[in-house]
Amino acid sequence: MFKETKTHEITVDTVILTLKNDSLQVLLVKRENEPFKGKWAIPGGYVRMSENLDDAAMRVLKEKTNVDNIYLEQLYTFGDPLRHPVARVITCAYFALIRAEDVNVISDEGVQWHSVNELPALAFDHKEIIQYSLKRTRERLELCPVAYQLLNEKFTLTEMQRAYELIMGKSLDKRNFRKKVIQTEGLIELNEFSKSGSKRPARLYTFENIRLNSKRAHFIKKEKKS
Amino acid sequence: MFKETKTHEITVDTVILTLKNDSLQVLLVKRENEPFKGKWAIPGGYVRMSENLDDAAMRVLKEKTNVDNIYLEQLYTFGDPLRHPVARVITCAYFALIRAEDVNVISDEGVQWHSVNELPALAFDHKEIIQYSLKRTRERLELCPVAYQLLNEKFTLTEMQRAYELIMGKSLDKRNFRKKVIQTEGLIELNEFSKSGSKRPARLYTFENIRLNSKRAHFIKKEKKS
DNA sequence: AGATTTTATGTTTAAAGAGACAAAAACACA
DNA sequence: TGTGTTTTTGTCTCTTTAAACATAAAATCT
Repeated sequence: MFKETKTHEITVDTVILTLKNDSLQVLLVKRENEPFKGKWAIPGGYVRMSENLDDAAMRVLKEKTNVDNIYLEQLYTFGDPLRHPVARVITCAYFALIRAEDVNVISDEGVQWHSVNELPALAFDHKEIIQYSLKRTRERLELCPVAYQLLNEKFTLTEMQRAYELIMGKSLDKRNFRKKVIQTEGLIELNEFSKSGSKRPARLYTFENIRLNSKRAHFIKKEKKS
Repeated sequence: MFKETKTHEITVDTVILTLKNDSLQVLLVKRENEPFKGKWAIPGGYVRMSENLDDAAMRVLKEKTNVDNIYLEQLYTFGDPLRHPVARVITCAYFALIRAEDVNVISDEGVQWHSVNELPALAFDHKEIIQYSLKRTRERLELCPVAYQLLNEKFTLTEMQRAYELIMGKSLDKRNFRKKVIQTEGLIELNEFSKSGSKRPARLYTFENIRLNSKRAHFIKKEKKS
């Protein structure tokens, strides 16, 4: 079926997750070429000879969607010989959580956010890749407050709780959630309040370094009581 | 420096860890070809066009060391353009914990166990790969009793504790360790005792399914109290 | 028999974590 | 001013976890 002498091709694919319209959404591009022309896919492309995998992931994401300067983390490498119908293409998948407002998605019919609960038909094994990224995100969320990557610079605790609920897929007790999250290292209580326009205004919070795009922002740990 | 048109090569490399001589050891092969001829390396080789990455990892391990039929887990993909001095080779690293007695390492000067605390000069970025596998192993150990993969079919709790201590790099309280480990789901107390030949014999334990080579044997969870 | 070594075993204390639960304050709007 | 909606806050209970710690039993060796 395959010539054993032919060399493989290697791509990177990126799962970009955000919160939008009260749902967890993933950034997809419509394929313009065969195979799977017209189907949706996560942004990806070939790795160049002189760039490392992290850089390649960042570059293809920028090229396809104009999304730049975010922290991408390696997810898993998918190498089933049949995952690509034409060639032998191994892909190294990356993922990131971002604030939808932070990125300028190319205004284009071919680049759109889709709810992870209502995915269209996807090219290749991209559905599997997205599912795996969700699993990883949930595992992360149990360890540290990665949700802040999805929130605005200033956010209310209700917004943060909603982010957790959307990712974990279950509702949480308001008082217990706040009790826990308030202990998080780096969380800062502001003297500002949401101007919601209606109802009681909510206090705003922020994170230290929320603007840093820190390479390891993922790994904020809970404070150890001294 | 690189021709952008040339295709990448992709390999798999495997970190095989075991307990031997009261230390955590990794299986290395001496390279017979350039680059790094004569240096030690973790077993690896090229991925064939018709095999998936998991199969490729298993095959190269078998070819180089005669080690067969163990559960390899994908670790990370290393793709720095300079990691290979001659070509652009991206490698997908795998790792496994095994019982040294379970495998027939080819009796050969070129295939040897080395303590992870006293590694010789290693080819490529293999030192980094091994370090990363140790980090991952420790993270695993905090979640579930992966150490049983390193022990004989029947083992004493003292042996198991020693395994934990070697992996975590710290000593543990005997009573507290036993208290915790006895609650592990799948641990079976046998009516057999070690014939150590000296001192008081120790009770032997085993795990359900310890012989299964289960693909997900890693993920035994602690029993939930009902 | 006595010395030595290894196995085996339980309690207490403190700290942290999970889960359940209700009432008052701030604002918008009519 | 009154109604409605959202934010805000604390306590109690129960469970789990961590850490510290000492003595008796089973075997070997001399």
